[in-house]
Amino acid sequence: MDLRGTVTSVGSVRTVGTRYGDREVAEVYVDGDEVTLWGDWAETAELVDEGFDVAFYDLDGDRSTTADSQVVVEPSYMVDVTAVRSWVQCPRIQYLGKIRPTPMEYPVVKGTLVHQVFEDLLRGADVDASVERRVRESGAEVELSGESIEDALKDVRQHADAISGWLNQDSLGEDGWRSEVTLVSTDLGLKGRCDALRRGRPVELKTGKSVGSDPYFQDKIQVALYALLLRERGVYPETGTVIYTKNASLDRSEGDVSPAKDFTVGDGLLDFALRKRNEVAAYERRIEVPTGYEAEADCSRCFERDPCMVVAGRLQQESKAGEIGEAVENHELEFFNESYRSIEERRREVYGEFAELADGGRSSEYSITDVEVERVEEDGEGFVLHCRKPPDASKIREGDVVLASDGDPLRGEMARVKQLTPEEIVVSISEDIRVSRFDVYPSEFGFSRELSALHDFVLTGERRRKDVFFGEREPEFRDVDVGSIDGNPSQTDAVRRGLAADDLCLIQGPPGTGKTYTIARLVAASVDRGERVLLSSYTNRAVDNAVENLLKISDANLVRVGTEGGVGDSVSHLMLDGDDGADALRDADVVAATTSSCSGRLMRELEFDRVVLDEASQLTSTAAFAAMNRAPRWVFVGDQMQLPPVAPEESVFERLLELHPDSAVSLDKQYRMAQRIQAFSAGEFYDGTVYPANHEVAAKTLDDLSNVDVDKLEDPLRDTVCFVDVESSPQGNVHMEEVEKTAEVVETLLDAGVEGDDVGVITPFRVQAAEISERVPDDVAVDTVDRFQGSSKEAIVVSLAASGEMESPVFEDDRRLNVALTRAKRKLVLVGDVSALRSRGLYSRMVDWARADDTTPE
DNA sequence: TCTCTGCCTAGAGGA
Repeated sequence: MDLRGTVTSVGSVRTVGTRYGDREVAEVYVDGDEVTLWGDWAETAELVDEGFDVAFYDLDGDRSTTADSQVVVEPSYMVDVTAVRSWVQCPRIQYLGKIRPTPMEYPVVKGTLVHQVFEDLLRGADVDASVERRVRESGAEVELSGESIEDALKDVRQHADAISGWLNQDSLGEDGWRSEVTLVSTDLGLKGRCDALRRGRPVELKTGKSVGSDPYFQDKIQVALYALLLRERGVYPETGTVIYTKNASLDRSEGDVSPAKDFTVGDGLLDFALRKRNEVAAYERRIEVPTGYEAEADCSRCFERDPCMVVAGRLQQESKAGEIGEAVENHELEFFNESYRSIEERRREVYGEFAELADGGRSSEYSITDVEVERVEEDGEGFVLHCRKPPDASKIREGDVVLASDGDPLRGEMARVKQLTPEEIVVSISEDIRVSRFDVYPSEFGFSRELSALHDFVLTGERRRKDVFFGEREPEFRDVDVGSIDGNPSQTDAVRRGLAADDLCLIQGPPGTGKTYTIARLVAASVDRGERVLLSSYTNRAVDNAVENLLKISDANLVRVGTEGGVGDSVSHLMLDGDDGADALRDADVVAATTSSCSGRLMRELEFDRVVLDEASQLTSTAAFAAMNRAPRWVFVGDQMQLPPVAPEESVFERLLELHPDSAVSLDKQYRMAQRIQAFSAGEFYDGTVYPANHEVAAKTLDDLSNVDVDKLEDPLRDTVCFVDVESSPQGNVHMEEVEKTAEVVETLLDAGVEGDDVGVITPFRVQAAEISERVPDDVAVDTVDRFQGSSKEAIVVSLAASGEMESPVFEDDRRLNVALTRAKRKLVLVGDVSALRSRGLYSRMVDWARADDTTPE
């Protein structure tokens, strides 16, 4: 029988004599029921506490473990296979691997390249061509890791020859192989990506050497865990293989130097590996830091000994290896621990999404279903599937990594979305499998990046930067001369202060005040003075936008770092290509990248004089550290009256604004909205300190656009700002009456001659946006408020989707309304249910404001 | 019943 529940009490482990000899035994109570754990499973009692979630598989009728039983601690925690691998070496290595960034060292870069070549070879690629292509593609990384391209080519070639020589002897040839298989089990709380499967048996590739007849123990554990995951799919591999590609270059006298080492994956090994997984899960549940005493690790021979001792010393941790160096300040330690905790808690939340995936009952926002593959193309990298699909309201966007499956997402393959329209989805995928649905793959990528940036900032960051961040030191400014910006003293001031800042400057830019132009002027002026600038932001869209605007006024030498899917077409020619080495990065005046990219291996090798960070009011401190670590001078651009970070934390912009209000400048002239449109926002959110830049801006109307005939608009749509009342009876977050009304308003505007491209529809809920989008022409942009932040349109229709007492948390943050009301240049139409909107003061005042010109009776 | 973007998820070195 199987059992899963919450531990209510735990007995102690003891030894009893049985007819099989002495055995360990312990009792655990789960939701009040006694479960008896025998043998090695008895250790579980020492891992768990009251409140832990535990699953038992194949117990006997008395709820005792048998030879076939498995016990899983905290199955909802999705432990990664590689985490267990390093835990087996030493629990501290697992912890260090989590908080420290991947070093830019040649062996690591080489390991990546050899894996890529291995994958190419399994697809039948030519060795020479694959080595050449992969090494050249990563030219900058190779050079930054301290190796020349020529030597790397030779080296990778040797490893590739070892693989292909061995593959050529393989009876299966290229058949019977699958590469890069994603394996996930929510029953075991385990996930991982296996390098390859050879007729259902796991194969792991290592670029090192192993002269014994057996693979290293941690490698066997890694492969055993893949075998365990395969069993969950009904595949029962009897053996596993580790390939050590460096063995090919060894002397035969050293022992067994064949590259591939097979070994048996028996029940004992699998159970052991699962218990190790449980140890990791128990530690993660408590958010504890291991000391190294948990395992019989021998510190004297450990190559991670120095970093282990340094981290322990800096963070005042106990470590088996000992501690060296000076501890960080107490407030820094506190900040580190708090941030670590917060990141780990958010990671757990993401794991909850795996459980929903397994249920298959996942809400539609996480998946696209009823997909039909229409066409399959083969390209050098794998396959491209062109699929028809019904319209959807999912979170899935172009560039995302998704699980493609024929029904059960947990048995899916990773695919990348190349194109997405309401009717079609095009993905690239390594295997041509049957596909009927796509699911969001819950990614914890960002968390490891935040942890490593946090580590760098607090543990290895410079004193002065830290003191400014923690409010221990006042930012300093020097005198600089800059040319003035015509008719805009506040922009001129922002550029001057930004350039004068030796530590920090905060530029607050309310909607439409020319943040992007100010950034361009500042970066250009900074480059003119011989500085090297990092231009960064949270989203790719904002980075691209900043780059485009900079290039309009400057001929600075700029490199855009990012991924193919992320960087927009308009600036993709600024990315490095295969012919560029590290010098292209070292010589650039400006490097532009997302904050996430800034903690990548490549960016971590670069230093700058100044970082200009856009969207800083949407970034948490830990997310911003990646960019802040790259330069001693920080210029943050944002607006604390617009949307905050999604994570429930204060933004880095707000934090520093509170600590250093004297380092802030505000932009006050807005170029976007007609006077009538900006008035409410200016009064409610900016104390009336924002003005139209000039008379033309203030007097903007829809009439000014060619082809528009305002006589075709009837009251109340004639007014620049107007309100349309609709009674609402929502189903979920879909307010259907409002959907219809909004579509009607859009149609009226289009009939009056407004171009579709000049109209935008925004609404708080994604599902509401999806419904509206189906009822308006394709060139009308429909999106959530959050996603519309940063852009604007001539005419905006807001579907407020309010009902009842407006209980939804989406209405709790008033800043969302500020964003919604400040996207329109010439016409703002609000659609909503008056009786609901009256339940909140701010919204009620908004209704009165919108109706001020309205002569029709309520 | 809320909002949501990043990223190629690779790893030598010892017994």
